[in-house]
Amino acid sequence: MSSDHHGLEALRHSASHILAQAVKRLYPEVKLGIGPSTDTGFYYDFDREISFVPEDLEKIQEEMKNIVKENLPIEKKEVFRDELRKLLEEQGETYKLELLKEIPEGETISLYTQGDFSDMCKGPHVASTGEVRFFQLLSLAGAYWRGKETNPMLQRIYGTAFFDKKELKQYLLMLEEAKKRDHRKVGKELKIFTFEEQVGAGFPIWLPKGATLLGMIEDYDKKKHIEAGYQEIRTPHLGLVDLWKTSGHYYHYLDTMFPPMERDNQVFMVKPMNCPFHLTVYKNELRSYRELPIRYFELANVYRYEKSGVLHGLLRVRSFEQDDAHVFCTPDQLESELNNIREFSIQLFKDFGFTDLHIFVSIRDQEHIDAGKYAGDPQQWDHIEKEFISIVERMGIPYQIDPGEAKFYGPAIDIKVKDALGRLWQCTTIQVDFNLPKKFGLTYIGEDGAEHTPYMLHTATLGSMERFIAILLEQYAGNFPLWISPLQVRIIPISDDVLPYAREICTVLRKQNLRAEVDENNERMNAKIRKGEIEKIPYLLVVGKNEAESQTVSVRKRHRENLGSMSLEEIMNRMHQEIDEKTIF
RNA sequence: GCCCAUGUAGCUCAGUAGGUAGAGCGCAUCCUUGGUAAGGAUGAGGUCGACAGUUCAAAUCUGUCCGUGGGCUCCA
Repeated sequence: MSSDHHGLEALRHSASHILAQAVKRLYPEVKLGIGPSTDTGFYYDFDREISFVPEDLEKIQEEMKNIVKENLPIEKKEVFRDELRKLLEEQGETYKLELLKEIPEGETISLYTQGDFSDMCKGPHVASTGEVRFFQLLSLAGAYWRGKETNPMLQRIYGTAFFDKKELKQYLLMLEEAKKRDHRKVGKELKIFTFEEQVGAGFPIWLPKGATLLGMIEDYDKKKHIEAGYQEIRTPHLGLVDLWKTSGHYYHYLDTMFPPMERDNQVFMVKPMNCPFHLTVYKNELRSYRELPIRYFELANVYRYEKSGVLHGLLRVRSFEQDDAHVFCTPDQLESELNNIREFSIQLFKDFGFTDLHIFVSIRDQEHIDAGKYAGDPQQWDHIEKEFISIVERMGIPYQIDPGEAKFYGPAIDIKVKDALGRLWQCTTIQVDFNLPKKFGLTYIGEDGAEHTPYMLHTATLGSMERFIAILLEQYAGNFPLWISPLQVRIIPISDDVLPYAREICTVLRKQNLRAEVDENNERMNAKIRKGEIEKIPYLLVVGKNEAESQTVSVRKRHRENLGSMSLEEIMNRMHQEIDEKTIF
């Protein structure tokens, strides 16, 4: 038994066949879709009049266990097309027949059989059902047949399987842990953000704690951009519709833009992105090659009409803030600018505690070319893509190609960060654009005295603030590093007589730019400490008569760490150091 | 947008043979002034997501819409 990736794939693929077999045994009327393995497990799609319910999943899982116990050999057989067609017709497997039709003539067709069940399949599989010992069905969902919106909706059953019990258990534990630190849950508990039905789906509201957190991130992000040579600009939330027609967004993304507004014969739209505005800023003056690269930066709210079904906490919203930047440069500067941005991103994420970054290069693919997704001259595309990839090659870092993921105006580098649970989140995007500058008539005067069109780079480093905060919440489960904690320290007076002392300390801390407050509730100290821990406040300063007399504080660090008593100055120094060093704890 | 599930006090949730609602936390008031994860008592909060329909009677049944969740499709 091998536990390499390929082996795991076969194991999971076999698990999906066992799932289908179990479903067929229990519900013979069900028609089969497809059932592949995935990165994290497997699924199988079924067509059945009645919807599966969670209790069905238990029954199916039990039947799967039986099939495993029966230890049926999984046998591969090459079959003739006509023979298989006849069989599938008899069984009424219309979806399988559709697949069969698409297999080119002359290609061998294989059938995998295990006991009373056969499935047309390329494989590979494990040798017998008995090998699939550690599996778990996980969830039920709808899925379009062959992933096409216009096709019927099938019922998908998800599961996972591993070679060893420990790995399965670990995976299930990870899922549980992910649920526990779900940003929607933690964000509510810590009063970071909320959504209100009255306001509308997909419009996040930052509560005071969240606004503080957001503010810290914004300030830092802005400071770093300015250090890196960006100039901050500010642009309106609305613009004339022609702006979007010129950019082409109107034609590519009308469905995801909020509808136009008309007044006095003029049509306005709410911005779904900032690029056109930044292009106009560039155009505001005549540019020389000596000025380039020009780097504009804006913390800007944008609005996109995302379909109702895709909204998901802070990860997918209809109103969000981007740390959006655009770099205008000469073709010669492309490589160094790409490198700058990449390094900038790595640095910024490191400060927030993310060190494992993965690079993805998005280029065109035939399917999307045929669908007319990409704007501009195909030859220029070929040229840019080639250059783009060679630049990434020269960066000397591992990367993956994402075919079909290029933007309509050019190829892109996307940087994904890996979080504490090993999950990848897309954050930074760097997009090369050789289309919009032309469309907007951007030029610079070159060394030769002639007009040239600059390249444009679109980049968002943290991406969307909403999304980034969601990722931070999940990464730290709300236990933020001190420097971004909305509330950094709470003072806990033991009795009312020390309230004046507690307030005095609070004033000092606040004057030192520390986010502090006093818990003045009529509660026992124990209850206040419990509350402070639940709220995940980094530092609790307990003060009673002893502290008031000796002008000290008793310091308790988040997670039960009693650091004993120290002077106010001592704890402030300690906190300032942690803030400066962005310590993670 | 599509399939399925779901929506009861600020929060987490009970409440099935339809008969106008409960708990814990939180909140308020009072008592208590306490050394590192919950001191006690009393009390105020809900037209049971919205709107229609069935019924003598709807939180409970039906429909539509809205929100939320798991996915699919999508993500400039």
